[in-house]
Amino acid sequence: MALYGASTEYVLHSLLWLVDNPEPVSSLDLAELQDIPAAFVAKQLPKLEKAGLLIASEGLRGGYRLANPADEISVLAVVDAVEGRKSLFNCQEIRGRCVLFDQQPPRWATQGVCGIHGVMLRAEQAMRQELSQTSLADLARSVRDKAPSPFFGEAQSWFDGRVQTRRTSKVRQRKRSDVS
Amino acid sequence: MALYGASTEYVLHSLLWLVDNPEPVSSLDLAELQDIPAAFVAKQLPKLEKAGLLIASEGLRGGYRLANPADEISVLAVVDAVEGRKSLFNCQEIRGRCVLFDQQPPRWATQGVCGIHGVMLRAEQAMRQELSQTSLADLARSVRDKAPSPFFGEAQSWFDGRVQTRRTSKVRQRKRSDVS
DNA sequence: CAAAACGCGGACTTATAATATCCGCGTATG
DNA sequence: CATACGCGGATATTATAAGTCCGCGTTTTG
Repeated sequence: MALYGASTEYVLHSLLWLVDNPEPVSSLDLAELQDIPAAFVAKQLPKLEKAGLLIASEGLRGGYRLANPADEISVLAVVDAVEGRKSLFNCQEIRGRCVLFDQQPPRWATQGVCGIHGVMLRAEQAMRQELSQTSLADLARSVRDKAPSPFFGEAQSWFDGRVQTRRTSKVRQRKRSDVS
Repeated sequence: MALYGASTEYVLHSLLWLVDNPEPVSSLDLAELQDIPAAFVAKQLPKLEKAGLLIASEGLRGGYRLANPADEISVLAVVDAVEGRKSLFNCQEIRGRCVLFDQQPPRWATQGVCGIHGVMLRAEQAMRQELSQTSLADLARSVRDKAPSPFFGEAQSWFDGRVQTRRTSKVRQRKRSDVS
């Protein structure tokens, strides 16, 4: 239905919380703060680490932080890391199937890029060009310009209090305590 | 996997055969000529008629022809007619879900267009701009410049002979003759 | 006028991808 | 050594795309 789906949306929103935040933030914190599916987000972030956009710290108090300054991370880089460089169009080389060629399409018919594929490639290029011109810093700025000052303090407090409140969260695993 | 799928590809290739062809061509002819699924193509073309890009003639010897000169039909118009104005991205308004808002996001958080949605909209606009700049005539020209002259005659002959050869085609319906 | 060849559109099936969850492992912290 | 992480494989659940089938009305043609 759309080229870029919920994975990308979740990830982009999550990354905005990491801008200018030197402390690692866990995927669970990011998910619960934004009320998005935790297990799903946790599955997306390793892709960003492999792409070199995030740095992960393991173990207790671990989490993610940006690998580079936010103004050096383009939306295009994020999208490609999450969705895997999706193309606008998959050419199936219909031009060579014409029955007049009888299974043996001549060279003139299949050489170069298919005209239909060509216009799609140009459109894709225009799209990627636009995505490459916006950075996480740009996005974060547009959000912060709207928010009132007290909000950032509240957000910081929420992160600080996480280690305690997680204990009472709805998402709880039962190691070997589930027996009546 | 891609924003535009096989429907669009089949349709665009089919339309190229209608450029400068005043005689109506049936969907079955278009499908068999290009070796693409006939029932599927037959399902796409009515969309183009409703969009005003094609004119259909019913009954025996019926078929489709372009409603306008090929240089007035953009690839964008075709794609929108077939796929229904797909967007690059579906914003789910994640920004309003932040738990700090406690179910009641303040106005500053949800007013205007979401920054992430915004960059996607700009990219989509750039893509559509590019698709709108290419017409069916442009595509047809790039194909014809490659093909040798005799090819067009062969194609014309194939269409002319269709009414007879269809009789022996593999795709044959059995009205009430299927009894052992 | 009846058969044939069309377009039309709904119902249906299948294939594939997107979304989401679960579980066990290794690792760092305190 | 218990806890809270990241990691990754396996699995379930939808949703969408791709493809098929069938019955109806329309138009030509013999």
